[in-house]
Amino acid sequence: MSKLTMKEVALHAGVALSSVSRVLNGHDDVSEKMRQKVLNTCDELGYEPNLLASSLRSGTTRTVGFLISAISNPLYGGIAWGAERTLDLSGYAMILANSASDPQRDIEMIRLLKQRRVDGLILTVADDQSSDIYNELTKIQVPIVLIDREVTRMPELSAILSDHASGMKIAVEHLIKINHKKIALICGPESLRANRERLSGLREAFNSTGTKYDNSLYHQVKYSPEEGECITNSLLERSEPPTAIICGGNLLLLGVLRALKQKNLKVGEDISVISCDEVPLTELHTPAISVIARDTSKIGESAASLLVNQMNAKNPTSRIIELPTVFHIRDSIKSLSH
Amino acid sequence: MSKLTMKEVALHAGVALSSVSRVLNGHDDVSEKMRQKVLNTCDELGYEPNLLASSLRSGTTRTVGFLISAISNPLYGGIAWGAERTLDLSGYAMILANSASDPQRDIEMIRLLKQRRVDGLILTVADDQSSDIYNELTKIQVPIVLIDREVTRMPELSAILSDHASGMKIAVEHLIKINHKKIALICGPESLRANRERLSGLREAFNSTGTKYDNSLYHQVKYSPEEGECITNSLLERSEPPTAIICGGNLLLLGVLRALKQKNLKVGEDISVISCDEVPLTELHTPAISVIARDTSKIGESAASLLVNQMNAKNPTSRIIELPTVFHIRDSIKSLSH
DNA sequence: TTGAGTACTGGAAACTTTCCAGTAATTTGG
DNA sequence: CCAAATTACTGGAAAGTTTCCAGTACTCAA
Repeated sequence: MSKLTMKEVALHAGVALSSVSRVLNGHDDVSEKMRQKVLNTCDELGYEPNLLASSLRSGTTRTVGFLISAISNPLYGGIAWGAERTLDLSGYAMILANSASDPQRDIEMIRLLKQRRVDGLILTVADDQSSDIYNELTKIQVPIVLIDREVTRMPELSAILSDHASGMKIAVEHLIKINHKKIALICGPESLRANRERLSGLREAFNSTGTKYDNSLYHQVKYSPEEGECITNSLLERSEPPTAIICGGNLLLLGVLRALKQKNLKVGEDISVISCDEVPLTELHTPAISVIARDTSKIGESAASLLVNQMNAKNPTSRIIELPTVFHIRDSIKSLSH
Repeated sequence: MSKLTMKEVALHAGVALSSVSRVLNGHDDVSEKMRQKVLNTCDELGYEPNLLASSLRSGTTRTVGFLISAISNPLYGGIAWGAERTLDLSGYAMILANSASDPQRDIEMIRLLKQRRVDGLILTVADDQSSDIYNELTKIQVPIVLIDREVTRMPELSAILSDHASGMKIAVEHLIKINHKKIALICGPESLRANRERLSGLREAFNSTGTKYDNSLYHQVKYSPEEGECITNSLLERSEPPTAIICGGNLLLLGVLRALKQKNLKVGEDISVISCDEVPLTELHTPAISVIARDTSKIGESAASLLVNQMNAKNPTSRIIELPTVFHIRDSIKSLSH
């Protein structure tokens, strides 16, 4: 470990600490002679600055907090990847915190990140309607970018959103066009924007085609394979089971597929299935699952670069960016005869 | 932002800074009176310690660097999850760095984490045979735990390993027992321990059953769906194509399945498939893919708790822990008639 | 020659931990 | 009972870097 400090460098070079600091930080009121002298001495001694001391004085850590609700979900993995890459290019490191979909842990983690003096936050909170989260966020002094969340009481927060509604509308319109009427929608909790948007996209599709949606086919459950399986079973036991199931997330999809497999229902023949978000499973399932997809690493990149902009700006202005979703039609959908 | 410092607290309480520090850090040579006085003043003023200043003085950041080769891979997501959870319980935060499977980036990232004064490192380097990595690691002063890697020139490094060889041996023995002879093995680069172990497991199985392995059926390629697809195609074009394919990783599996699907070969009927590492796809594929599995979050947990132990120990002694792999037989395997 | 202005440099404060030194109180030995 | 020694606690200072402020030396004009 180098016990070599700026003081030593200053001593060797015969100048003041402050001058060494100015040279190393590229301040402009430094004479060329001084610059050379200091740089040479640094090279000679092999000086490496102490980032901690630097952070303490400057108040910036060049670190960003990334709070995610489930890192093991490949969806978030892709987002984290995009964000990490972009942050790294701007010289920021990423502290990863995981709330495990627990709003209480969200708050704890935000506090922890604040304590660690991050320069900015990228958040995918577990519940964007919680007033506790709101209270916590108003206390934060650094730029924040939400991913696919909108804290309704803080509409001024920056965010990267996905246009779930459009993708859902197109998907449902397609189903309606090929004569599906009983379309089940299994979503995660409405305390998350994505699910509110998906429901409204579905409603829009029904409205635009002039048909009425049977609300008993819409269910919101917790994000988990088990809940997905359970609700699918109950849907299939109805006297008039749905002809198509749309599920709002890759964890739910696992449950839906398990339930269908167990009941020996063939996807794309006995029942149509659409899922949200591309994962390896969707494409390679037999038959391939239709999805309402989005570019996860792009989401991460956008969030990171928006945040970097705000951290560098004197007077950061918030922005909300909406990225598209795309509907991929695959063999999991079957046309119904009239 | 609190401009409230320990100095203020000391002033208000009428004691010295050092006494405040001692109370807050729970040192034992503090009188009960002093303790109460300081704690009351802290409560009263709402003092929150500056973690940066604390880190600067104490030299510990209560931060761990986690270097991973592909965060978007669900395998590593699970490991990261387990590690993050365990570290959090011990009061450590995790800085995530991603090398994107690039050995050069590995080195840069290790340097970056060192600069940020992490108290320990969990590493899944892209190439555990690289001498550059070796050079970098010998310079590190903090405890290191490798995940599924062994830097052969530093056998004293701690590591959490998976017993790939045993799982592979059992899987191959099973295939041989049901009369498979032409068993292809598609692995990632031999510069990673996992792949070396898998190959040796396969060899062991052939040796133990007294049969000879046709080495032309073993291929090492880069971890990617494309490479998996390409090599599968070339295997299928042989005059005597393999009756079973074992693939060493979930990315390769995507390519293998794509190639088979394209050639209209039915998994579990026309050809048997075994993969390494459980992902949603393996279980829900039709037919379900047999896997040599391991508990990813357990791996992360073990790595984290081993590292925490070493960071807390006065004289850390390195340990190597090997965790088991389990072979799950599913419908992707077909018995051959003699 | 003086004054103003410019261009640069030096010094000190900031925040917390830890070591060392110091002080008061208590115990021990004579 | 007094001196000495030990104990139990408290205060002060240094550590590493950035930034503000003050200072110095130089240039140029009046």
